[in-house]
Amino acid sequence: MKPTMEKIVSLCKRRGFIFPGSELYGGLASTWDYGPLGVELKRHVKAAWWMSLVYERPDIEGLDAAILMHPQTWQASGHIKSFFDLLVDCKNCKKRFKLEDLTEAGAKKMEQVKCPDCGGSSFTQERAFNLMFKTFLGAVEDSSSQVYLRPETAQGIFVNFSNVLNTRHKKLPLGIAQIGKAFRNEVTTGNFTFRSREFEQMELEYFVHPDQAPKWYKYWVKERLDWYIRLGINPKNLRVREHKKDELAHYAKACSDIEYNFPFGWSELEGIANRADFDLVQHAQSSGKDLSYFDEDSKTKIIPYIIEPSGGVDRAMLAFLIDAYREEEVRERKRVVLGLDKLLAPIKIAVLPLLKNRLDVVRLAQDLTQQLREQRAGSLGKVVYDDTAAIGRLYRRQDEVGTLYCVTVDVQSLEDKKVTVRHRDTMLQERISVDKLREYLLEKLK
RNA sequence: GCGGGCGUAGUUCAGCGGUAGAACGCAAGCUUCCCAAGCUUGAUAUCGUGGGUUCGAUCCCCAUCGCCCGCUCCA
Repeated sequence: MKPTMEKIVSLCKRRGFIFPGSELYGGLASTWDYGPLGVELKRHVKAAWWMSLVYERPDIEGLDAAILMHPQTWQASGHIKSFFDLLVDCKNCKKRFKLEDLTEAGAKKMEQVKCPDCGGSSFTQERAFNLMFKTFLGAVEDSSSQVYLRPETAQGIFVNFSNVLNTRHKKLPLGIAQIGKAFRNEVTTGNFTFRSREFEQMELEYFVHPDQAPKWYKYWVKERLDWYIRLGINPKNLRVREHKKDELAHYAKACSDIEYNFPFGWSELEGIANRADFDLVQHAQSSGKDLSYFDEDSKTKIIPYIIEPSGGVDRAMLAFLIDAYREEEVRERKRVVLGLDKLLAPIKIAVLPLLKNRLDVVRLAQDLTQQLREQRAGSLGKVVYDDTAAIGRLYRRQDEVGTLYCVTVDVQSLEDKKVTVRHRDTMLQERISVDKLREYLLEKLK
């Protein structure tokens, strides 16, 4: 059963996953701050992505390009054109239209245009909508140094294609992966972190021989879908939706969205696009540099095609959160559990004393916590300690944030140097020797 | 940006033209060897912000900011 967004938002605030941005000053529209647990979860999402692409494969390299790019980039990419629109609203039915769509469709002059939706003829004054954030390079606000915050991370990869090809891989197919922030002045934001103006993307640009583009396109759609499933999303809540011709972005030849069944409906997590040679051709023309690749098999120069799986980090994290949320009945009481995958859980280990009024037990638990923290190799992540409530409540708290293992120290532990390890999902317990605890946990978390 | 709804403790909400309460949560203590146990005590809200009306505003009016739902756009 799916939780409501309200429950998720509330849990995020209450437990330190996500806070409203600039809350102290009344908030700043659709900005969100990731709290102590949120930042762990988000880092784990990114790490899982990076691991599955950059570390586990021979054909993909990583990159971290600058957010600020040469203004010509956006001219070449088509963003200056496609991210800038003059929009008008129909005063009758309140629908919004691009000015160019209305004037193309009918009369030359605005006075003669009828609303395609309701037939009304009264429109608001046109307004300029620029989806790209402008800023200035250098302290002097002069238009000659105006730059944009990147609206997508992809362009940083395209302009570095030759650099990576020359310094690392020399053969196609070559993938370049990047995780980073992007900024868009969206007309409408909302649904919690689902759509905001500052967001983080995980983008892979996969450069292939043009003949093989359709094959790789299909491959990546399936591969990316599997990734979400491997990390615990219920396949029933995932679907692939192929874009129709008329909804394709200006750069795409084909595009499929991986959608998740959010509480607010099916919405996009990630798009896999066949960008063809659009980007490299554009940048080659714009820069005057040769961005072709010499294909040894055919002994000819080709412009590689690009298959682009582009995912939203914030969206993926939100989907993982929602999909992991469940409420259970345990002894006629409610138990909230975040059943996050072990790769994703923000906290993997919590150490708890069974009794907080036994100083010797408390001390042993604290010492054990610190020991685990200092044994860095094969990281257990952030190990937390809590002794501020009765054991039942401590377990519930950890369940609610998805902590995988609770290590409980009791009076017996003082004697036999063994502790109880309790698993989040099964609630089953095992007695483990303190000496073997770290190995035991690392084995479990593998 | 437009239309509609809404902003009251950490959370979810109640309330009233005479400056606020509940539940859960949180904190301290006692108790309890293992799943939100019990008892005691306690803290926390300039009622989103700024103006106006009024003898007096959390409540009425205006503006603004923010959230949610549509239009639109997309990772």
